[in-house]
Amino acid sequence: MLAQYQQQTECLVALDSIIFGFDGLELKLLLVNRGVEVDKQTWSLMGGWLTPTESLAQAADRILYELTGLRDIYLEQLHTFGEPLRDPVQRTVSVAYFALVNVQDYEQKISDTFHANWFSLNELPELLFDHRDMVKMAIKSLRYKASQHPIGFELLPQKFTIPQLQKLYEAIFGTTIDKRNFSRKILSTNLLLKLDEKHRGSSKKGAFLYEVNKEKYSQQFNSFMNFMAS
Amino acid sequence: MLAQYQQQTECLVALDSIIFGFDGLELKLLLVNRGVEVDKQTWSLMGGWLTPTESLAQAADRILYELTGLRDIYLEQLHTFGEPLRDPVQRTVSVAYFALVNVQDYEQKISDTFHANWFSLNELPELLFDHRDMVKMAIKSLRYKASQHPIGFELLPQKFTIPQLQKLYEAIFGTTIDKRNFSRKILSTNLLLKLDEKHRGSSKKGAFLYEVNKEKYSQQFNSFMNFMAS
DNA sequence: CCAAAAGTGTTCAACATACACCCATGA
DNA sequence: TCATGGGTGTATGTTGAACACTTTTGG
Repeated sequence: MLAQYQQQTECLVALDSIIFGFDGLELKLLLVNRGVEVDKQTWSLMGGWLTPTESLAQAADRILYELTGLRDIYLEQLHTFGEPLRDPVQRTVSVAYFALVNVQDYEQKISDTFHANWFSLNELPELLFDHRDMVKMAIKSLRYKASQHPIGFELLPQKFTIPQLQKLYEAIFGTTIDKRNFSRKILSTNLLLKLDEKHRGSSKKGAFLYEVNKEKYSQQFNSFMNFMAS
Repeated sequence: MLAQYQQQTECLVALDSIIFGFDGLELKLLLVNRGVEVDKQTWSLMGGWLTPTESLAQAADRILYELTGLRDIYLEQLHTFGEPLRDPVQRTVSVAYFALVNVQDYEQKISDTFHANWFSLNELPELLFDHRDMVKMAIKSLRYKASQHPIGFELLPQKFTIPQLQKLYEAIFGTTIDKRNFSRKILSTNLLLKLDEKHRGSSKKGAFLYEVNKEKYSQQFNSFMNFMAS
């Protein structure tokens, strides 16, 4: 070990993932109650420690999988939090990631197998450490991104209706949107494929179902979400 | 120390700052040759280690000051890099920050006192570790931000002309811009105060000097750069 | 008087917004 | 038949892009 390195203080590196979901009405946040020594009462983001051989993204993926069984979720790096006292037990730097998932796809699995639960954004319990700051930042980032690009199909079932998609956007922004303008704008992207089926249940008339044009979408999604990578 | 913490591997946390400058023609990058043991030949971003009592942003500020004498520069967090082998000597996670400064304000001081130098973005030397990836990402982020907001007055002298500002934007994007559209757009922000002086030297006619409307600008700048904070 | 850079206005297309009516159906 | 949510079109203002000529002045 070289001298310059030896003198340095090491510290723990954690990863915390903010997982957003949508149940058709509200934006939800996935939290775990791990009953760890630190604080048995408060809930926590999907967090864990970096191990010696994995990258940050790999660690975030692994931790999310261990805590919830969720796999192959696209996690995006949000921000790194490093206030000296953010973790009162030991100096820890935490790299926060965030992702969008479809609540329906995972609800059962998560609640049955793990101590994880979906919480409405308006009714969050007390959160560990600075996790509330992380959530705040993630919401801002989500809104910002959603305002610029058609992000957010991940939050819906594979087949969904335009009114459902509109409700999602309204939940993200906490506003109402004119349905004529919304459908025109979203359809003008040509990212949606209209199906022949209708979804009944939310109305008597029923609403046409759509699917995402996967190739086009992932192209655009990547070029936006990763505008800094590559 | 609690059991859950004890088992965890610690690792070094570094900070690396990407400092952009502009000399009137080209975008420049500030690099140091610290002649450290790791590699005496290659140049490096403004990097150093996190110490136990400081936050990430404080550490980035301190390191920049120690290496260049620059103070009170607004550093924005860019991304955290943590590939297991990015630093071959020891596992290190690096939090990258970036900033814009005006080359003229600092050129002397930096070169005289420190082993730091400005490099044209097109003629970068070999860089330490994954610093080139960091620079690439910072450029993308800079372009993205500049495309959305009037960022970048930091890169110019306090008094500057519209043509100078245009050259800066052209350097950031590597394109040419129509001067009529450019001046209309930039003036429509009402962020510039026209002075009665003219700057001669770049032309016989001379171009009017402008100043930034500081209050308005810092308002807008903060609400954009920190769209995730607060 | 001429070369070189500064400064300025108009037109057109694309896009965002505001707004109101008919449709299909289950109860 | 009626209440509920689904679906569509038009008019208006705003914004970004393309484009060319006149002004100033040092040499």
